[in-house]
Amino acid sequence: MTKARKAILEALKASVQPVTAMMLAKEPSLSYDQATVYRNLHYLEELGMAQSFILHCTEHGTERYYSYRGADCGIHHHWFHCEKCHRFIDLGSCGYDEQMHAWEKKWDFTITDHTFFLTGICSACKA
Amino acid sequence: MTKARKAILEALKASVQPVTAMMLAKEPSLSYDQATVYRNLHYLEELGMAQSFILHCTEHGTERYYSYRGADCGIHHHWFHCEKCHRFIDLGSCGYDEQMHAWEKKWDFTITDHTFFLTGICSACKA
DNA sequence: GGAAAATTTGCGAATGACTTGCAAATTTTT
DNA sequence: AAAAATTTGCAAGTCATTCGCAAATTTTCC
Ligand SMILES: [Mn+2]
Ligand SMILES: [Mn+2]
Ligand SMILES: [Zn+2]
Ligand SMILES: [Zn+2]
Repeated sequence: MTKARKAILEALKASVQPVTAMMLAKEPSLSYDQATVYRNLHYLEELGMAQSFILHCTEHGTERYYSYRGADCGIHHHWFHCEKCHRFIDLGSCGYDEQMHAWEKKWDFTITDHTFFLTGICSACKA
Repeated sequence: MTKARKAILEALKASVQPVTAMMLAKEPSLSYDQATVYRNLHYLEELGMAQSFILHCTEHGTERYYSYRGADCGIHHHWFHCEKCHRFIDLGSCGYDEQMHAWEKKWDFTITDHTFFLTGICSACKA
């Protein structure tokens, strides 16, 4: 595992919030080329150490957000995103296995992935 | 309501599957400028006559898909997308109001939107 | 350990969906 | 039907992400 790879993985692990490739690329403590960041995030996701989703927000446009998933290819999470302060709230581990199995049975398709997230205004920003 | 607007709305209504702005712009029977298509899709969504979601597929990249939502601002739907034949399967109207209300209560945030879709291989493509 | 092979990196240029400025055309208002 | 308001087409711009390629790093093999 290369130095860049390890550093990017550590940054992901350290972050409480999902982060974009750009955020990592601009992080002064990392300072790897954006192409390197993008390539390594792909790699880490393929490996199962990271998960991502694409989110569009008026202020920041359309970007892919990454979060850590552990060496044990840990739990798949879902998030709420505040459109005012742009923070994410972890909704906890995914609880849709049952529903998705039911759909697979009903339609006879095979689900390889699912995307779910919420957007709105967080408690702090309402006040 | 302008001619372009009406034509784009009709095209949306006529389509069984969610469509991208590009698909509509390239449709020979429409032949409106892409900027016009994009602008009108925004308009229709704001009006509540259309709904959209961003989906990434390896073959076609990242694009926003639109579907019709009725004059009565009809029901919000969710979809399964086949990564082989690129067809969508309508999973029916959204059944997450209850769960989302529970989350709103738990976290004290206000949900303004939610995104949910599945990707995988459809029945026909498995065979 | 050290040379050769395989992989990764940085840089700069390209891609592609989507947006925007502006003048002309259409639609709405009066 | 003229004036005011909105929308359209075109061309150029934006921005996240990707790609080609030569140099640098990491891994493999002896
Ligand atoms: Mn945001
Ligand atoms: Mn597809
Ligand atoms: Zn907030
Ligand atoms: Zn299929």
